[in-house]
Amino acid sequence: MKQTKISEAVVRRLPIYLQVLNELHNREVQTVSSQELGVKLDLNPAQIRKDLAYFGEFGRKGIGYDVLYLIEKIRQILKVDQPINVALAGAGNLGHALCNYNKYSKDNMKITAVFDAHPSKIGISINNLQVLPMEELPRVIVQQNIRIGIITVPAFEAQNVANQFVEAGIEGILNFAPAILRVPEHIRIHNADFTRDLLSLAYYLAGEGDAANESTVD
Amino acid sequence: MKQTKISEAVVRRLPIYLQVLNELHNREVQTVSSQELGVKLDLNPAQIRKDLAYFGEFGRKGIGYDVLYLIEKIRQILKVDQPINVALAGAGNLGHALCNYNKYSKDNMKITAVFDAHPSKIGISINNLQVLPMEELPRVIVQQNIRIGIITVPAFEAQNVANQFVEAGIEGILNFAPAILRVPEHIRIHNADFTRDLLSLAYYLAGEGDAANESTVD
DNA sequence: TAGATTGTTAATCGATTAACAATC
DNA sequence: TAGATTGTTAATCGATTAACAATC
Repeated sequence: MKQTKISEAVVRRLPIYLQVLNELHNREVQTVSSQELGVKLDLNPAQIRKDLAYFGEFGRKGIGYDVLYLIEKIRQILKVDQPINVALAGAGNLGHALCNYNKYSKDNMKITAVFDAHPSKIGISINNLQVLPMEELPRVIVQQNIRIGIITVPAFEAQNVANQFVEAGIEGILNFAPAILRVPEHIRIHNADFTRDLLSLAYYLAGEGDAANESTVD
Repeated sequence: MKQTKISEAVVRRLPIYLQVLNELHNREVQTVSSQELGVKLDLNPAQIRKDLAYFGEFGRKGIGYDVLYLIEKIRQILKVDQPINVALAGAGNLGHALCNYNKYSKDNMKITAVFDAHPSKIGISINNLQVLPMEELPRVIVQQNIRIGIITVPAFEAQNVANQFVEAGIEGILNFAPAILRVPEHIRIHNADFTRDLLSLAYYLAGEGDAANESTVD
């Protein structure tokens, strides 16, 4: 038994592997080497092999990895080989957008409930899902065995919604609001606040004094 | 002159610091210590001090950091103290959502042009911005001195749009499409594909065999 | 067999943290 | 002055990469 704690960096690469593998599968590629994956992803092949090796022996020496088999295995590792119900709070444009991904999603994660606090939103239908009032949240989370919550409400309401998710027994939160949320230790929280990506992107713009030497230190 | 190459990890923390500092400033807090920031962000205070020290001496021994001054400094480092024009390709729900952030944005990054390939989208108005056809992209990028492009088109069109952005002279891309994009080395690309966050979140769910020991190795 | 490629160990590299002199 | 907190060096920890025996 390999009880080694898997690092976050490794886990965050798994979905990327899955993405390339799916592309390869769509192009009916049967087999792929860590070398080839490395080229596609700009990653060191040794790193890819090591990442996968944390979870088992999925390749064949001299041959490479069977694409479909590896897809299956990574889906198992990520636990998306089983249905995972997801709730979404905040039926704005962003909420709408995320619900649409449902249609194209090839894995078993599905948004199965949408909540909003605003009376104007309640009852409208997004992708066959009726928007429910926040009061229904605790009941529906339990009833549908929802384990992940997505937050797409404005920043000032985000902490409040997070609390309600936690209270209702959710295990993980994907937060799109530009706010720093406090949750109990056992709750996993991933931030998807795009303003962060955008700001860090700006850093790398060439300036009069570009990123490398824009320091004010002399 | 500190020519040390700043690591990506450091740069990605800067927007987070900025976020807390803005919150503190809104609450009229004048001064903050690395200790306090560390508690708020679950980061080691030494790390925060070291991150900031890469760029200069912004604090005062025995006192801490002046909130407003540090905000200014980080904005300078990230180059968001000057206006940065951003283009967005893909006027779907996600594109709409991102345009709305414009209104609340406190920094100088602004989406100033929106493009879409679909005739049904062209000409409609989002937040006072008329959606333009893709053909206009090269001209408008140059004319408005746009340096960053956001991609919110479907995955299968994403590479094509990226190529057009690069061709038009853009320096950085924020990609929301669940696709792996190839761009020249000098172009910076940040992926904001939320399906990745969601999949890696699933890994941490407690299973029958939870994340720590779900390995198939024996 | 010869060539390719895995899984894994060891070496390297880089990032985080502890510790503390300087100083407000 | 005494207490607090920075900026920075040194120590630690962890992640990436190189190298190679095993083997298809």
